[in-house]
Amino acid sequence: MQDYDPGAFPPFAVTVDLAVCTVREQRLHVLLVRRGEDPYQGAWALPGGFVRPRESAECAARRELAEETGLSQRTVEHLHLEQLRTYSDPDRDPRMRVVSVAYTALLPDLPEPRGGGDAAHAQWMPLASASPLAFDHDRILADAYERIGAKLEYTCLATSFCPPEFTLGELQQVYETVWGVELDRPNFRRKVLTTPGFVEAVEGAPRRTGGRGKPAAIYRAGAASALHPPLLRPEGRQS
Amino acid sequence: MQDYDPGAFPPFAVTVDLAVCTVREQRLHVLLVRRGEDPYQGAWALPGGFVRPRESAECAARRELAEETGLSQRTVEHLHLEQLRTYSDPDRDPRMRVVSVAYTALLPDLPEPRGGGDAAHAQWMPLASASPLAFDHDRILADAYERIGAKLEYTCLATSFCPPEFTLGELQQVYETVWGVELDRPNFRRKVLTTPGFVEAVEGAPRRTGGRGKPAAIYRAGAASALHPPLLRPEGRQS
DNA sequence: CCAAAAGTGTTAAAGATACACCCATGC
DNA sequence: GCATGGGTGTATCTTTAACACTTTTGG
Repeated sequence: MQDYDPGAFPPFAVTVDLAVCTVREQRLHVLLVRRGEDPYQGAWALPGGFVRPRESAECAARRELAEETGLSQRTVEHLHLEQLRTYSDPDRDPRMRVVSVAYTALLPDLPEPRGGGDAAHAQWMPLASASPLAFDHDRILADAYERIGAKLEYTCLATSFCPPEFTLGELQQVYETVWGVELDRPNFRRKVLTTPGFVEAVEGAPRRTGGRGKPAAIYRAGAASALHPPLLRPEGRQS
Repeated sequence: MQDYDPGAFPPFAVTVDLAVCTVREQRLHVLLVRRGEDPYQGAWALPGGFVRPRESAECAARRELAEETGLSQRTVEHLHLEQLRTYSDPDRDPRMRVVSVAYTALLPDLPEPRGGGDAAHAQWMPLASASPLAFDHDRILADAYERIGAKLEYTCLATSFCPPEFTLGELQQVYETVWGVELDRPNFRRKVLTTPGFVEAVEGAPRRTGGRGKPAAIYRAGAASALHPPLLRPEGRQS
């Protein structure tokens, strides 16, 4: 910051990229858009775009998400966005120097995005079928996946993947899907219920989950954001 | 990324800021530089500077660190730098739009930085006496402190605060200083020694720590980077 | 001898794991 | 009835936490 001269620095473009994930049909999905222009025309990419002169990166992320994917204004406004990291390799965009701030968001399984404009090209894609993506988006997505898996261990983030009211079975499926392991139901249940503030019971009629089986009690996300002690995955690996 | 027009976007400046921390005299210290120019002339700030056209943010961080603080080339090259987050509030710099990528680094207690150029103004400052800093650096530093505390729980990062060879007492002091708590020595010892790859014993003569007491065995950082299971702080709080 | 810091051992509580088993529903 | 998923109980093992005690140094 010592040597300051506005004219001396070539223009950097600053963009945001979003790894928006959900759990559908027992698999982790990510929201992608198809690129309409070069470079990478026709390729799938993470939604994102340029940060405007008077907005923060997080504001830009919400705006782009609404514009490009047709998610409702309400959804986008209340969404929990987490900054993942910033990608600044000089050659990550062939056109010019672009520094991109990546964000991660977790959503419950929503209806297929529809809507006008850019949104026409947005859709959910299973993570396994997502690559190759445009630019360095494979890398960003891989980082997002790793971060999400790690965060499930020591935060209440898993409830972000669930609708406002959910069953413990649904919550457990989030863990199993993201981690790719099976968990013991009784133990999972105990763990979740004894962690203060993780979930809170919703009074009223229990709900049928699938067609079969006993109706399950329903819960809401609790007030806590961190899990103490953490819920570690069976075979512990970590960043 | 859809609507691309290089001329349509005003120039963003991209900078890096570094929260370089060490443990000295039982307190966490941060490396600061005194600003020589407006804005915030005379105020203390985190070291940092502009990213050049053909370098990544991480390269810029290492370069600026060497330039501004007089740390040796070797130190800077081998340093573990971790990206903290990116700060992009439109008004964070009064001069123009500056987006800054912040990094955190952990060092063993080194001699006071000295050296030519900008480095003349660099010095270690206890975290408690650091504020107020220039720009939004108080915020960055607070985020760095929180991140470091959290990372000690589930990574081997604490060894970065220690010299290449260290005693378990020194390692324990890192935890106690950063977390601001006292830990039970026998339990700490067991935990560290039973975590594979956290530390490895160095054969040879034990070392006197202070003047008094039994000489302590010496250890080196091990190959592991993550701690499983984690070493949780007594009163669990987390981001 | 005493103080100080390293290192060992022991015990009790808390948490994780692996099950067996019962309950309520659709078919 | 039976398959399916929800929910409860329990025995066992591992990890943590608290603390008593021994060892080796300097003064």
